[in-house]
Amino acid sequence: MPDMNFAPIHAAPAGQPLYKAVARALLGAIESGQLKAGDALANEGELARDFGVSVGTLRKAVDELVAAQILLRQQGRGTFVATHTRDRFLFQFFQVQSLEGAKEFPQVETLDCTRGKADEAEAHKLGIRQGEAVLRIRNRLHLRGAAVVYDRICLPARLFKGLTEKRVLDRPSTLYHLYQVGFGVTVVRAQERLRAVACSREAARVLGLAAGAPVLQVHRVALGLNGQPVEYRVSTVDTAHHEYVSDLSPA
Amino acid sequence: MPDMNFAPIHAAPAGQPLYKAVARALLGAIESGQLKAGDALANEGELARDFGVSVGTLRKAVDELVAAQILLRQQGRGTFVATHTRDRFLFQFFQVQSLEGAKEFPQVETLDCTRGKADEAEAHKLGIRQGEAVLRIRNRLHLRGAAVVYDRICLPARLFKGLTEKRVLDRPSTLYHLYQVGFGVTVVRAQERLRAVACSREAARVLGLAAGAPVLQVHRVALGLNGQPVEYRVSTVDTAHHEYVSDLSPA
DNA sequence: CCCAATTTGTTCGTATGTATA
DNA sequence: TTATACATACGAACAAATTGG
Repeated sequence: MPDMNFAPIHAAPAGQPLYKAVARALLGAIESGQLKAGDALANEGELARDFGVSVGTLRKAVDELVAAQILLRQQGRGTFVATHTRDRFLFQFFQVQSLEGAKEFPQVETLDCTRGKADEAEAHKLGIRQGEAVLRIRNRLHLRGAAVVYDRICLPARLFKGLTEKRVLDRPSTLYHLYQVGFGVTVVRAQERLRAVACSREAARVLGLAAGAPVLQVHRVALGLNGQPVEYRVSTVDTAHHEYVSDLSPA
Repeated sequence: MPDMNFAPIHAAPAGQPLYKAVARALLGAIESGQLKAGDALANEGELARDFGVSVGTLRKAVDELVAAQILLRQQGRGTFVATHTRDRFLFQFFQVQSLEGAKEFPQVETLDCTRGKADEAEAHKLGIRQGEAVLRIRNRLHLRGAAVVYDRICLPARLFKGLTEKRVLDRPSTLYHLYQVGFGVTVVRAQERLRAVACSREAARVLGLAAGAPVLQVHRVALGLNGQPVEYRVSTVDTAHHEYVSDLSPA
């Protein structure tokens, strides 16, 4: 654990509660890289002294980040910056299951990885200017050997300096894990918009379908810790034998 | 506010924290109808005395039910049993928006309401026996005058004794609001499974589409307070000019 | 296997701030 | 203005889980 020093928060309480200010300070340490994924935080008593708040207030701040899955607490061990493991992303961001409902991890085949300039749609979704440098990745996902999903992914190059095709192809785990450990970009949530469309010739070729067959098209904008868009992804899903699963829980 | 009496919880702490026991006691009062939607709870100090716990513990119990949208707290006013208003359901359970992203409330047209026996799929989804009595409702939803969604709804008759076609047709608000105020059935979450399919002749007729056009098919199981299925609904969505919106947030 | 140290989890009680009626 | 109710903050004590000796 890196021995960090947090400044006391006398807090300009501009209507803002103290525990929220503490939470933002912790978040800032993570965003700026002073705390990396997997790092342990100092214990609650020490953190409370550093910030100059009570243990209860410190706990309430940590509660918020735990609820957002940014921190992870384990009784008897400590508090850690969440690591985006294979399983974590499987459950949070991969919604496709077989009709029988079995959760399977997809086998990912990266087709290519190129550089380009953002078109109008990409710029709008990513909140950048049209023509800004972007990286594009195309994936084909297999479940039980069958090609089911075709992904076209677009990343703002500014956030991923030094990302090469080799690093994408050689990644040991998911893309989101690579974003986090390689570039400090942590995806915490995503907004998806779904439509049923007739399959394009390009997608039909990649998935081995007849052009015009009904397929599910998913437009995803993935958001980072600060709520900024970090990825725009268009997925085409063959739902002949699979489904997209959504849980409508209280916000 | 009904003057309720909660028994002190000496709690068989079978590993279970006190605040969870308090939360379940409150939930029980709601499920059993002692507390109805919209009712105010006694203030925190009084509730804490009734339960024989500290205010902090009582607050932590209420925190859980507030997070689940079962209770609603308002500073300076009190704590209330959540009412499923038009707006509440709009945001939690109606996911269809126009391509431009405008949130609109749909105009609902109820086509018919009949009685029958559960087929195999309905029985499985609702967790009841095949052949058990069910109610079926068919709706057509319009957005800006255009027919966009066709719903086939199936309810276990056991949970909705006394539900007549007239009550369905004359409901002042949403179906879920009718479930709650009329039958004490509160929908708190739902699980949906989505596929892109070729439009059936039946759905094509209702929505005014060409049979075979790609449409989004949504299978929803709505769950009550205790997690039991209370409704099974198959929606067919014309996504030519609309989208299904999903937010992937940390669980 | 047990013991002790460490760390988070739960519970208590109190005081003060803020929104509402 | 006053009273009420929830929101925030403090500090203390004990319980439960983990780790290492």
